[in-house]
Amino acid sequence: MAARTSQRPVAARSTRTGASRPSKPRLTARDAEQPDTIDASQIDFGPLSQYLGYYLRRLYDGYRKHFVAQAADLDVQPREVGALFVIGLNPGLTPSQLSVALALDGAQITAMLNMFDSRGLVERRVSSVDARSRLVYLTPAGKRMLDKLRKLVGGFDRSFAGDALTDAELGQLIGLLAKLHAGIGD
Amino acid sequence: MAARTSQRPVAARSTRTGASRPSKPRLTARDAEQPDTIDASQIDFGPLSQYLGYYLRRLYDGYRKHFVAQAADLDVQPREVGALFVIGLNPGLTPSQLSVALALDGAQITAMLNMFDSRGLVERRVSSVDARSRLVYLTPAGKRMLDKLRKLVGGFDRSFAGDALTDAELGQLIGLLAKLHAGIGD
DNA sequence: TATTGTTATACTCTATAACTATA
DNA sequence: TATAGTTATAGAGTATAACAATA
Repeated sequence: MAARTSQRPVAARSTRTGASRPSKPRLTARDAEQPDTIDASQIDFGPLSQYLGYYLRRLYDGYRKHFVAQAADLDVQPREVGALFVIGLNPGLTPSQLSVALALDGAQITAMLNMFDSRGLVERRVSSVDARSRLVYLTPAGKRMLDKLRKLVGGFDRSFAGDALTDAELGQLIGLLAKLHAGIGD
Repeated sequence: MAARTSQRPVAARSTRTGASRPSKPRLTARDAEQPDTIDASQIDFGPLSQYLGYYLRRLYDGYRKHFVAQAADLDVQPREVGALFVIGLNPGLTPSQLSVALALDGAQITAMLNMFDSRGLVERRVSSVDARSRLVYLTPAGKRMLDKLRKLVGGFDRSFAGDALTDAELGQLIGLLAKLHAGIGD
């Protein structure tokens, strides 16, 4: 029942994993009608190649991989770099301030701080003015880590962009991204 | 044992979740020495505000949320849009070609196709020239979905950018991102 | 033996709700 | 009662290895 028009209730797709029992591929004998060979290098992306989101996803993905590969010996993820910079530059800030600054929710901040803590990179002290608050500081080891990251990350954009963009273009790109970031609520 | 210099073996961090038992926050009485109040609006981001990766992460994150909010009734994730566009524009391509085109590995492609299949959006036929291959097509329902997405996505970048960027700047940004994407291996 | 597609598994990331301790 | 931080859990995203069918 329910002809295969767009009748399907939209809320019916509760869980997206699992992707229950795909219907068996048809064993049609009439395959000869289609090109059957599409050169992977000449795939039509249509309007996709005009969309901001498409490039943001692809490029962030590539950037992350590039970063993780180069920072393998430090065992640090990209977003953790941001966290260590912010903590280092703003000693004594609270987890909730970190949460706002990095646009990560409290639970994620706690998990990240626990991980930093277990590695001896940060320290949390209880605030003297509000015992609910914690003040976050880099330990000496955390400062050394931040120094290493500063060096690593210094020429990173340049090496990621390779010869795809000139210095001027890269600067222009970062400027536009910064302007967009600043101009939207995020 | 093992003074807290950088002696810690780097490979020791096998699992990153769990973040085993954080050391209890110190109950120091000398908290009065620090500012203790950092206005969340005046956090120092230092060089972070110069890094490509920082903006790519923040902006892609915002873009994804914006998209999911607006496309809630279609129940589609951003990357699934790309997949449906590519399948629609290249009927009869194989999962491995899709994998190259979208930079997702085979397992992810299969999972996505299973999900599309269970929703009646795509169909997989076995190739007549190589029985290992599958040829992927949009069903009529898949084509209707693609039409809806085309409409939704048409003005999407513009609405995401809001008044943060002019049309010219947005075009310039997409141009630079496309150039960067094309110029690196990704 | 190599390749296509698939399944299984695990780790990371993200989001939500519930709990604690303080206020 | 409200807030800061934490814990627990589950859903998505990503990566890897192993497997079946076919070449």
